Amino acid sequence: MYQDNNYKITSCRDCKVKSCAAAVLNINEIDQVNENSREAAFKKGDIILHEGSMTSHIIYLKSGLVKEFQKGSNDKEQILQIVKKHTYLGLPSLFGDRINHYSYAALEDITVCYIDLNIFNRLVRQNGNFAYEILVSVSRDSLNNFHRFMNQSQKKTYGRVADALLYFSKIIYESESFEVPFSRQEFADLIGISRESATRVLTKFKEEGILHLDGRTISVINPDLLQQISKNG
Amino acid sequence: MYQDNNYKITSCRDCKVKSCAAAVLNINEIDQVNENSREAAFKKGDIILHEGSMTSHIIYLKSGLVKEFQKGSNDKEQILQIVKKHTYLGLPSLFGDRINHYSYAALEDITVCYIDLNIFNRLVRQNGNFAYEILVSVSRDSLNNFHRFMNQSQKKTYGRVADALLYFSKIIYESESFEVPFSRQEFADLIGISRESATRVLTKFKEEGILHLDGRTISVINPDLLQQISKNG
DNA sequence: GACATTGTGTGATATCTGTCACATATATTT
DNA sequence: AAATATATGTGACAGATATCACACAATGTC
Repeated sequence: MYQDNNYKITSCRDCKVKSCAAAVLNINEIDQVNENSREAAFKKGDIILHEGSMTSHIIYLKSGLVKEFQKGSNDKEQILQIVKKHTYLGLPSLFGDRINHYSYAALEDITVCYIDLNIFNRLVRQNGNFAYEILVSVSRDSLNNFHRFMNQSQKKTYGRVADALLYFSKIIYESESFEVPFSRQEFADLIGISRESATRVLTKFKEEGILHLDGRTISVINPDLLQQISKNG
Repeated sequence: MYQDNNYKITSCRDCKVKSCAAAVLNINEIDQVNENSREAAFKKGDIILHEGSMTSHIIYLKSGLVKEFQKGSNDKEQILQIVKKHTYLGLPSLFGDRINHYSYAALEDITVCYIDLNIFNRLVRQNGNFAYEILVSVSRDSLNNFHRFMNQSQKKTYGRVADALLYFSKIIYESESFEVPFSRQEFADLIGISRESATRVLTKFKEEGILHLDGRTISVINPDLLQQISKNG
C-alpha cells in the first residue's frame, strides 16, 4: 500500500526528538544532517531493511516498534530483538563490513529518518560527544546480543518463555498487561522454540496462575515467579 | 604464583604494538596515556577480570590468548570467545553500566596494559579517529555475540562442534592443526553442550576421517565437510 | 614407583522438545 | 452469512541430548 506522502522532507532543526543526534550536535552540524537526510513512514508489516543489503544510509527510528530478525540457513526466522523508538538501526554493520546483517520490519506504523552515511561518519570523527553517544548505543546492542546468547545457551524452554514475557513486560511495554505484537509462531521465533512448545508453555503458565491469556493479550500476574523460572533455566 | 616483576612500568612511546591506540594518537596524547597506564604480566590460568567487578581501567591485551567467559546462574561456565592479542577487553561494559559482565582468564602467559578509564574516555571524545577505532572494535564484538547467538539458536550439536573447530582452525590459529587450549569440559562449555556429547561428536568426526585426534591436538583433514556440517546445523 | 587426583571415553537411560496430525477457533473474502 | 484461509490448541510419537554410572588413561604428588 504505497502512499504519496511516504517520503516527506522535514527539517532536523524542528525535530522534536531531542534524544537523537540533535542533543549533542551544534546548529551547524544539525544543518549538515538536515541537508542529507529525509524522513519516511512505513506501514505495519513493511520491511525497512533486508539482510544482506549494502548500507548507504543510517536509519534512525523516530517512532514505533520494529523487529530485528534474520532468516537462518534453514529458512527459519530468528527474531533478535524488538527495537524501540529513538534508536539507530544496524549500527554494528556500519562499522564493520557495511553489509546489513539483519532485516527490519515494522511492527506498527512507524517513522524513520535516513541519514547519509558519509555525513554520519564525519560527525563521529568530528564530534566526540556524538561518537560517545554512538558508542553507548553499540555497546548496548552488544550486551543485548550477549544476553540473548546466554539465554539461548543456558536456558530451557520454560526459562526462555519466562524471559521473553519479562522482556515485554519490563522493557518493551513497561506494564504487566500488554498485547504481544506477534503471532504464536513469531513469539516462538523470538525465543527459538517451536510454535507448539510456545503454546504449551503459555497455557501451562496460565494454568499455574502466573498469567492471564486472552488472545494476544497477556497479563502477568506473578512476575516474581517468572523471574525465578527465568533464572533457574 | 605471584612474582615481583608482575607489574613493571614501561613507556607507551616505546611500545611496539602499533595497532593499539598509538596508531591514531599524537605524541601528546600518547604521553597522557603513558602517565596513566601500566603493563602487567599474567601466568597461564590467572584470572584477569572477574565478572561483576567495577571497571576502573581499560585493559588492552598486548600478547597471548585470553578466554572470555561467564558463570551462569546454575554455575555452569559459558565461554563467550577466545580473545586474541591487540584487543581491548570488556569495552561494551565500559560504555554501559561500567560493571564488567564477563570474566577473563589467561589461556597462556600474557601481557596486558591497564589504561586509566578517564583518560580513555577523554581520548574518545577528543580524537575522532580513536573513537572510530573503538567503535569498530565494539561493533565487531556485537556481531560476534550475534553470531554466537545464531549458532546456539539454530544449530544442533554436530553443527556447533564443527563451527568451533573451524573457529579454532581459521580464526584463532590459522592452521589446520592446533592444540586446543581447553579440557574437553571447557571445549564443551565453549559451545554449550555436555562434556560427553563433545567427546562423542569428536570421536565420530575422527571415525569419519574428518579430523585426527591426539589428546588435545586436533588436525582438521576435511575442512570443507566441516563447513557443510556447520552450515546445515 | 606407588598413590591420589583429575581428565576422558562409552554404554544405558530418562527427559525434553520438535514434528506430525488433526480439531477447533479466528480472521478474511466473497 | 457462507465459504475459505489462517491461526491456535492439543495429543501421540520419535529423535536428540543431558545425565548417570563406571572403566580407563593421564597427570601430579609424595
